[in-house]
Amino acid sequence: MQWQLRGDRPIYQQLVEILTEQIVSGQLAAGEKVPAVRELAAQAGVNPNTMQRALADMEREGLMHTNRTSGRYVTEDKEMIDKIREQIASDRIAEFLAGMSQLGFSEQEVFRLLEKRQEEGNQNGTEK
Amino acid sequence: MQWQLRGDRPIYQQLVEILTEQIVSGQLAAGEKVPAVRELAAQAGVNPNTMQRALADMEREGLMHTNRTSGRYVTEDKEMIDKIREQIASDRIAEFLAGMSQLGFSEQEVFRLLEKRQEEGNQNGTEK
DNA sequence: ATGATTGCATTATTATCATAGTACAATATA
DNA sequence: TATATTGTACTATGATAATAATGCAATCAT
Repeated sequence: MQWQLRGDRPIYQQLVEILTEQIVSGQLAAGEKVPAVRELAAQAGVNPNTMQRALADMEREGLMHTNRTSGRYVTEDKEMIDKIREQIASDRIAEFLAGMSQLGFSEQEVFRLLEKRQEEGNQNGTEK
Repeated sequence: MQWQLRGDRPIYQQLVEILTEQIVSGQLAAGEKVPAVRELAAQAGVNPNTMQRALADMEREGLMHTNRTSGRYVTEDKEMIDKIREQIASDRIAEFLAGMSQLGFSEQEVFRLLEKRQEEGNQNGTEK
């Protein structure tokens, strides 16, 4: 897992974001067992309390549930997972375009920039 | 001016972002006088200290300079302003695509989503 | 039954952020 | 000259975040 954390936003929020992406992209499959809090915290290099807070947030969202001492599991509601995926994507697109608009780029200009990216062979750090 | 602030990120950072967008999009023109710290703080509904910090950050970037007690002015280096604009745009595009990739959308899929947006008449809250 | 693992709660400490309030030096402006 | 405005510095306070360090109840495996 990546666990690439920044210092400009609350860590627990970033953890929620990363874990949600893992679930929504299927890298953490529906119904799958989630590693223990302490384990995840160690992987991410954060305090267990911080990871615990992130996981608690995700349970409130319905993305996970916990069977007391047997551990924590990703929800099995694939429909919900996909709905959240679409929602996040939609939000990000809107936010991205709004931000570009603030910079003075029209939607058409943004579209053309991406079009250009398409034509050229674009290597960013986005493999697989 | 907009001054739409969120609670999930340091306010002074958001102020830098908003003011930079203002300059870069020409709404705060090169060489133009910037309102006083207290004035800007009142407009944005934040503490003068917070606004002061944001403005100090922007001077460090070279986007503004201050003539002691006569006030603060936007840089006149239009070339620099445009370079920063392009840089921010480039960063945002890369960040956006990387984020969408994490959600499981390929660049082509993202491109098609935007294409779809282009075809349909799209009203978001993004007017000029 | 015993020990290990699980989620979870608790307390304390440190750092950052935002605010409030005050003050001062330099300089336009009247 | 007197006044107001400018940027800037300073101290203090409260809230939030992140960490550290324990501890406990429930349950699973042995």
